Amino acid sequence: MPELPEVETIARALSPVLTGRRITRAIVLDPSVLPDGAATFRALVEGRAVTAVRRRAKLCLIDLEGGVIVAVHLKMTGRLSVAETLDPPPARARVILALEDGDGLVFSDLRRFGSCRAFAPGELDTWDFYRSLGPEPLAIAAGEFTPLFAKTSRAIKAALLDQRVIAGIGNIYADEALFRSGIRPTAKASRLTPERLTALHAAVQAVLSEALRAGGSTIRDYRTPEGIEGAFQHHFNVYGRAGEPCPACGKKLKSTKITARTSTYCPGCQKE
DNA sequence: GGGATTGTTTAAAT
DNA sequence: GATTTAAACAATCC
Repeated sequence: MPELPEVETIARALSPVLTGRRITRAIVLDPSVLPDGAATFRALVEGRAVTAVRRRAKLCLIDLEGGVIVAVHLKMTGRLSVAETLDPPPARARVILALEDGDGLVFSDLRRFGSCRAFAPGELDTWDFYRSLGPEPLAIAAGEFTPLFAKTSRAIKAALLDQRVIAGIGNIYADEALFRSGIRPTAKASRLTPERLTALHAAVQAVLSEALRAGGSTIRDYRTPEGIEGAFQHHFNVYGRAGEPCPACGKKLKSTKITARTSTYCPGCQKE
């Protein structure tokens, strides 16, 4: 369930490993993760060297020479890793970018919800989904954050999860940030005072930074490219803890559904 | 074996 | 028409 901290951890780990190395060919083991088709993908990536690896929202972006960009979305169970032996291919590998020295960048995905797309120079910005992404939560000041929620009647939790409003936040960090700022996930976004939204901004940045320092959160599938688990799951206050006592006040944590997402909160600490 | 799990797209409703 | 919600989807685990 990689969200911003997990994808950022992956991109930071891959960048020094991949930058400067050339992709000799793309081995497509399962074309279903290539929505534009295997032939298109192959034609764009083969023969090009990696110039950078970075993150935008929950996408891992691999820049190739000549301006080609590979965008990987890991969705629930996708992983990126570098393998030294490609024969046999690693388990659940879907696409392998073979590098000139024999290593391979492996995109594996147990449930196959994830996808890889390659974009010709300049075309990433023509992708509707990419263009619709909201600002990066760690890059904006409180003054830019609060207006995002000023004129929407939706629950604040739904707005936080909407990638067009703000990018990179998923269920874990939305619940944790709302707990830290004392806001009930069902609270109507537009009714929150600027003070409470400022507190939410601080909580979002704090929880994302702390998770980043911990290498992300591993619920089940997430691993860094080195294959190690994140550690931030040990610091959850509310996520996945319904029925347990609130770490702050001891009241029993409750959960409810907001836009088909489980939201866990403390009925004592978090107010509408 | 039904429900839970994810983020995104698309359809429907308000 | 715009905003918001619901359903669908991918596949697997418990």
